[in-house]
Amino acid sequence: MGTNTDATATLHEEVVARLREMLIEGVIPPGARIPERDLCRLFAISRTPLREALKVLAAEGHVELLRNRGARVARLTSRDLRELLEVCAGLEAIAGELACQRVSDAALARIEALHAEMAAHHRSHDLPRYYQCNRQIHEAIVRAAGNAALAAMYDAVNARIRRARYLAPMPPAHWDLAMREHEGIMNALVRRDGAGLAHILRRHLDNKFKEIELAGFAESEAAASSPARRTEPGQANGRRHVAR
Amino acid sequence: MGTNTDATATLHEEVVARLREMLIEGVIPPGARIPERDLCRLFAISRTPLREALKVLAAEGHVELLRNRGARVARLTSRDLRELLEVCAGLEAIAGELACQRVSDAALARIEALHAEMAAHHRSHDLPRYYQCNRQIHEAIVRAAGNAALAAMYDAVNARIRRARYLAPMPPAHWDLAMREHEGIMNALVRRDGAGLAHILRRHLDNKFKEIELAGFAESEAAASSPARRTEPGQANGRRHVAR
DNA sequence: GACGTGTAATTTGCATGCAAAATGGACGCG
DNA sequence: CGCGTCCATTTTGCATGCAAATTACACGTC
Repeated sequence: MGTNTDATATLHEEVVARLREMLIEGVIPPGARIPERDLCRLFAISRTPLREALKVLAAEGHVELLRNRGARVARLTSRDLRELLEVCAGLEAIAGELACQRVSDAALARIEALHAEMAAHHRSHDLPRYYQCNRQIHEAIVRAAGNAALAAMYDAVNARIRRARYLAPMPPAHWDLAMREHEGIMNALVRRDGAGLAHILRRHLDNKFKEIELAGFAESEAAASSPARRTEPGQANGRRHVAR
Repeated sequence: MGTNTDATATLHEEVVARLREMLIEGVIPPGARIPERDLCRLFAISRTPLREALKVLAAEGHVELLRNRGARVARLTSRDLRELLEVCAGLEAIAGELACQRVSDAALARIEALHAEMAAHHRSHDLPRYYQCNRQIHEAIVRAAGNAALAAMYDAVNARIRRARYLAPMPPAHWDLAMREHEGIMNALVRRDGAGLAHILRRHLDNKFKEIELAGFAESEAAASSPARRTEPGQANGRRHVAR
């Protein structure tokens, strides 16, 4: 995302990368307050580069900055998830359209191979590996569009919804449907049917949202942000702050 | 973009807003180096909040940060323009699709009014006012999609291409075509033809790119970033740095 | 004059210090 | 017991200072 090609990063860049990974992976629970002091200790740096890193992560939507009240890990509400999946659908749709014009034979062959592998994981009911191939396919299509800005935005959006999208359990019926949709995706791509591919991708993601919604994914507590607290779902412990 | 509702901003927020506006409007020439010192004087603040602001603007793509070498105003290359217009097309397409499902009667009426006004400006060959309506229409469609994340990303992408998109001269033939496309856009929206609207919007922006390209818009100097310098196109003077 | 070299001045990256705002209780009142 | 107030503590926002990296430039060589 930066414009630097160098390998050795500055402190704030390092922290942006590491903290972003932690936030994406959910190491720090969504909604948790993250006092600068704690993060300074965690990364062993002073507040100056840390604050710079937080500003960047806030711009990316990973944390929320509350004036004079510090940062907290952004929560993915049901509404956020819908909105981001809709954005994702728009990006994948245009990517598919462009990919049909620009995909190289090598890239197409790789996508076909990934698709075959994914189908195998579907048949053997290996959801984690299925998701891994699935994600690689979607990302490969976006890369095949030959548009760096599009790819960067796609990655940024997906980072926010990654766990919801690629960790959610899928009932067999949905899984079968998703697999059939992917057959259609491959078909359209091979036939270079941009409009068709865009259409399928949009519907594919629409179904994905409905499925996650039905599975009851939600990082948000009660609508009000009052201190009334419940146990954090999907969280090993109820800590509110990063370990110090 | 921030999560704060308050009116009084902190220094770095204030600077982000003001500097962003300057960058979008091209007050500081693209490609210009912007030493922190100068900006500190300009805004009468210390380097700490200024640097935080620069990090945010870099994340938004308005400036480039060069490790140990400060910031410079991002330049919009022809490739950047193509990529961002393609992203924009994807976002507008999905927005159109969603808007067809969700647009309120009031919002639709406003868009129709804007369209009528724009058509009048087209007839009277008033390009600035035409562009003003044009932009409001596109933004209104995006707003009508009922998706805040989509709207925010749309605004961010458009900020980077605003001058190219809404200041470029248009030969009559292109202008007439654009106007006809807008008739189609209105038509599809009124008929709630999401797929059709998405299709027209994508083609509309594709044509827009071709048109700007033909007009020879480019903020980039010679491909190499060597110190060989020419006069900065579209710039009142050849300054390399912000006024001090 | 073109071009490399060494050094001074500038600029960046980061740590630290201080004032203002927010937080957390202790206390008093209804 | 619930609830508002006041004050000590913590936390944030910003300015400043210092070391490292970069830049500018004078000088010497070809």
